[in-house]
Amino acid sequence: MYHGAVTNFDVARLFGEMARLLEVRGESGFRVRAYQRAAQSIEALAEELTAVAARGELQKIPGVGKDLAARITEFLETGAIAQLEALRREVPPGFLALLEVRGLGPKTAKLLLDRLAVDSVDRLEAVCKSGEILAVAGIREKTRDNILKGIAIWRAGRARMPLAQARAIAREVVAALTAQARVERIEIAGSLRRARETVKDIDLLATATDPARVIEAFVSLPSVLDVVGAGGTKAAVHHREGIQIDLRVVDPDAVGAALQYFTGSKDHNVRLREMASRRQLKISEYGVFDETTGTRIAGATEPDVYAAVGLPWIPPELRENGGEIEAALAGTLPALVTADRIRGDLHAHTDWSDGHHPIETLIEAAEARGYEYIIVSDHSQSATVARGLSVDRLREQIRTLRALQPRFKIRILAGSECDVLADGALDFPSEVLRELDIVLAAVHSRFTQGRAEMTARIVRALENPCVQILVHPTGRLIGSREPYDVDLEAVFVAARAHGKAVEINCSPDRLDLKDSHARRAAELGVPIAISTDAHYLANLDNLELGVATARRAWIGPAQVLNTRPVDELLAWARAGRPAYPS
DNA sequence: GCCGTTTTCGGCCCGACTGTTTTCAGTCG
Repeated sequence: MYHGAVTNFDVARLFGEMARLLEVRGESGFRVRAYQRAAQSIEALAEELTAVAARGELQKIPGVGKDLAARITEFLETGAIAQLEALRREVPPGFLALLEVRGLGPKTAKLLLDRLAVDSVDRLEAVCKSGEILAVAGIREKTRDNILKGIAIWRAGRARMPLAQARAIAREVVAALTAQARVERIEIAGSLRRARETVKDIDLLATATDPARVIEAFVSLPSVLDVVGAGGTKAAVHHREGIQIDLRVVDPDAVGAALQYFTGSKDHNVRLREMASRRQLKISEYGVFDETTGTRIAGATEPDVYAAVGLPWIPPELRENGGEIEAALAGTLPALVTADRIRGDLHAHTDWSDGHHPIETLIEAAEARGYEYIIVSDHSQSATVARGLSVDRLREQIRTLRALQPRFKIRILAGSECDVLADGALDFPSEVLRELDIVLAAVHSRFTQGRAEMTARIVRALENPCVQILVHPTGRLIGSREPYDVDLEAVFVAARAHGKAVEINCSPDRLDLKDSHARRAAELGVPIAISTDAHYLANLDNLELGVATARRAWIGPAQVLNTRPVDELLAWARAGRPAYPS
């Protein structure tokens, strides 16, 4: 049987596979798109499919109609989809991996399967190298070389790049292009602008009087490994850090339309085009046009493009076809949190445990950022690898913090990132925890507990009156560790019931909670702490990643714990905690 | 396969680049 926590992901993946199989089979592209669209909308779903199914509301999911709802039900009940099993039998196992090779699409892959029995990437490479592939109609040397390149990239790494790394690369390239070419304006678009947690490639958009010169400068950058393609207005390259970068140069009159177009998401844009079409308008990357007269009515700015179809401007982080179009139509788009609303960091380490700076250095850095408060939250005694503090060391640290306070304007709060033990008990006794201003609860051990056990463990920690914030609630490490198996819905419900907050941890490899989970928590009324978990001073800059995640989760400033002034924060913390019995 | 301010049938987003072609299909975003 399947874990509830991964069911949405499983169904999305299986629908995606069905889409590819149908495409190889030569089915209607619209049918293929229907599966893809449903897959994406299920993956973005904040709630678990089992819960939606229990309410009989599967068909309320965008892109899910009668047939796909039946497939989901079938999967939930039996753990399999018969139609998918049948489709799989039509092609050799491993064949679908061919479609992951850039430059090779479903048509050619099927052709190669039929003609040369190409059923794997290895076999594909073999027929390319032997030259057999040249016997297939429509494939000459260039196509073969292109496929070989695609295979090399496929092998080099299929993983998507984390947001933080891609963002850094994009900013570097933008700076280099600005310095070297006469670029009027250059913008980051694509999934990077939408702040997805990982990205497949980097999309850049520039305006310039001499596009050819910008393209030339771009493909000549020292960080460029090789050029995928280059024309008069667009080029694509492989960056040495292992990601593709696409650049488009557009006319200044059309930069708004182009930015809108290349920011995506694809599904968001499809919705927009459909709306335009109903108004006898046509949207392309060149502008908004009257379908009958061909007159151009918008394009210079993004807000103009949205206005042309009767919508207010929609923040990029929301453009996932996750309800933002409906909200925009209804005038209920949320005012999203911004980094400048954050008044303090709620999670940071010092060299008392596994941080790398003395307390004073951390405090000075936080004060220099203009924060109103900073929590020092080192590890607790069980976290031996992180040199967790003993009860005595913790008390010594609290005394140290109190003694330091008069020297600083920033409010110094004493905290602890306290381990949640295997049974849900906390790693320090309550009488010690009560001496702290804020207590963070964290799971750092026994990740392999079963779903019921892990859920009960975390819920018990949330029931503890000494705890205020559950940090990195799923324990995942992007690209290296799966989240532990936990019923997050039950965790959020418990957090709300007991007046606790949950964290969006800003560490680039965590981003935990992730966007869809944070959206659900906030929807349930659970306050969200956006905190860096800084171990180095530079980590304080990771705040923007957490803010971006919160924005993707539709979160406004009022839902964020650390937009509150310090007195309000402390009053909230004390409210859930009964006074220490005498 | 989905979906509805013209619709329960007949639509479904749009364009650039590449390689292979004498006019276009495949792939990608």
